Amino acid sequence: MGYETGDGTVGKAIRVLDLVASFGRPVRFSEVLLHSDFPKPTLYRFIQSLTNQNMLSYDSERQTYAPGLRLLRLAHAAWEQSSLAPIARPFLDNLAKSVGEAVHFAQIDNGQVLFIDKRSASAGFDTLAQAGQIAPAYCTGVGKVILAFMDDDLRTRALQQQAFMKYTAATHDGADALSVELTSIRHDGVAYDREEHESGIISIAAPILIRNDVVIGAVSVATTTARHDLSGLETFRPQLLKTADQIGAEAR
Amino acid sequence: MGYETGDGTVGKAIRVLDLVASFGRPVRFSEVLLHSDFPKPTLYRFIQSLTNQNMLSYDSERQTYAPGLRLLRLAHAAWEQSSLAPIARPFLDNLAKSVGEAVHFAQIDNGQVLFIDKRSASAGFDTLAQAGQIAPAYCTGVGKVILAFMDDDLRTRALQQQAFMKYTAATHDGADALSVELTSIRHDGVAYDREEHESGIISIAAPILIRNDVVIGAVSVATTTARHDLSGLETFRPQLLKTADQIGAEAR
DNA sequence: ATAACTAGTCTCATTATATGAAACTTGGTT
DNA sequence: AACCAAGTTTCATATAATGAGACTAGTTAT
Repeated sequence: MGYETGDGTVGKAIRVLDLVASFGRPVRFSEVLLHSDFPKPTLYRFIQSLTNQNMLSYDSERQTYAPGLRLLRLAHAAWEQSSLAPIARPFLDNLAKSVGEAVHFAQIDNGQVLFIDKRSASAGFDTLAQAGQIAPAYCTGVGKVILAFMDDDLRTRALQQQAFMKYTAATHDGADALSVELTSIRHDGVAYDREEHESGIISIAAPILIRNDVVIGAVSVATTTARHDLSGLETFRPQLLKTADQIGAEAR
Repeated sequence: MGYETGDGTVGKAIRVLDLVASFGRPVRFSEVLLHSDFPKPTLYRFIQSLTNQNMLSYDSERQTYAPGLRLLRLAHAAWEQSSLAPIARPFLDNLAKSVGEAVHFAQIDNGQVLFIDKRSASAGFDTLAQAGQIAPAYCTGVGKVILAFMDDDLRTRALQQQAFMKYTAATHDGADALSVELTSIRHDGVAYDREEHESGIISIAAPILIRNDVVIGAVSVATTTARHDLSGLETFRPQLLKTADQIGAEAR
């Protein structure tokens, strides 16, 4: 869902880039062709241009394409110039140090949760959310809390983008059940992830609000069921809310 | 230097993207226009398309453009699918733990050092704030060691891309002096950064080689002059070389 | 060995789309 | 109110993207 609108040649090229990236592994030309609407020579030329520009990298031995290193450089710039990430960083450091659990910071991009920064728990279980990683909005703490505090029509649009795939037994399986929870999140001020995305992983998330109560992101403290239960997360609430407030106050 | 070759509309759009990123801060349309060869409406449409695609983000309040969040997602994919980064990760973890100093892992992109992964002396994990950073090749440990072990004509081309700006008193100020050092690095097997890029920062770097002695990247241990001197770095040599070997052995 | 098939690359007439000079709108400043 | 600069739109033109099809190289089957 999302970007498939026009934007001419530029949009098409970016669509190709996204397509290659979406495989999650290096792919051959023919595989990409199979999954794209473009005729063979057209796709071929796009891939050529993108490869020349290092937006894609080509493994000549295996004849496969993968997203290129140039993207790392550009993403670094995006992170540094983002209005939020650099501001949030020191506050996340503090929060992570004081709670001793994983801390995630995310924004919404195209209806999905995009993790902008994270701190892992001291030694730690394998941490899945690196910067740049995406996750569904409807079954993560950060996602739900952002949805809850969103502007009504923005939320309606975002909800339509959700696929409501059932990751675990606890995952919401429709917009209705989710809507009910969003209302209570709005009242409560925080959202919980009750193993809805991955079993064994729970989190408590707070919105980052700027003036007029516009939500621009979310912070969460995540842990495993082995270390804490849901009521245990409750103890992180004050520090979490304080961190979210601090970030919101400094933003803009 | 680098990508200014054709590639039609796609190449032009990416050039615009790079241009915006290169400012290092959000910029207004007119500023970009000033620094680009494109006529006003052409640039305008490129920026529009890129913004629609979230490759650029637009701050409507300040009327400024910055690299967009979509790049984070793409870069995440690039990192994961890169042939080296995921392989190197556990070895870098080990090295960092055993030396207790900062560990850097870099590849060459377009004549510059591109940091793919880092471990800092104290804190835990890595964000794109660090990965994706670039530095000159001629005055960093990783850069010099990659140059030294490069194929002759590749090196010649890479050397032409160097600007030889003098960052500190120790920075090489020309290709000749550098070439001499590259020869000795090739014999020695490791390169030293003697505060050539940043005063107070020194490092020892080893090449990552795959069969046929093709260099595909470099690892370094970096520290400050307050903690160690150059001969102190020497103690890290065995572990550093072992790490580089291990990564090279697993690559491809 | 030869044929049959596939993936990848190249060609070229056609068409669509990018282009950019100029005109216009908007918002701020004198 | 007049001016100026920044940003946006228009439209005829030229350029560049397009894609059917042909070609090549590499692989498997006969």
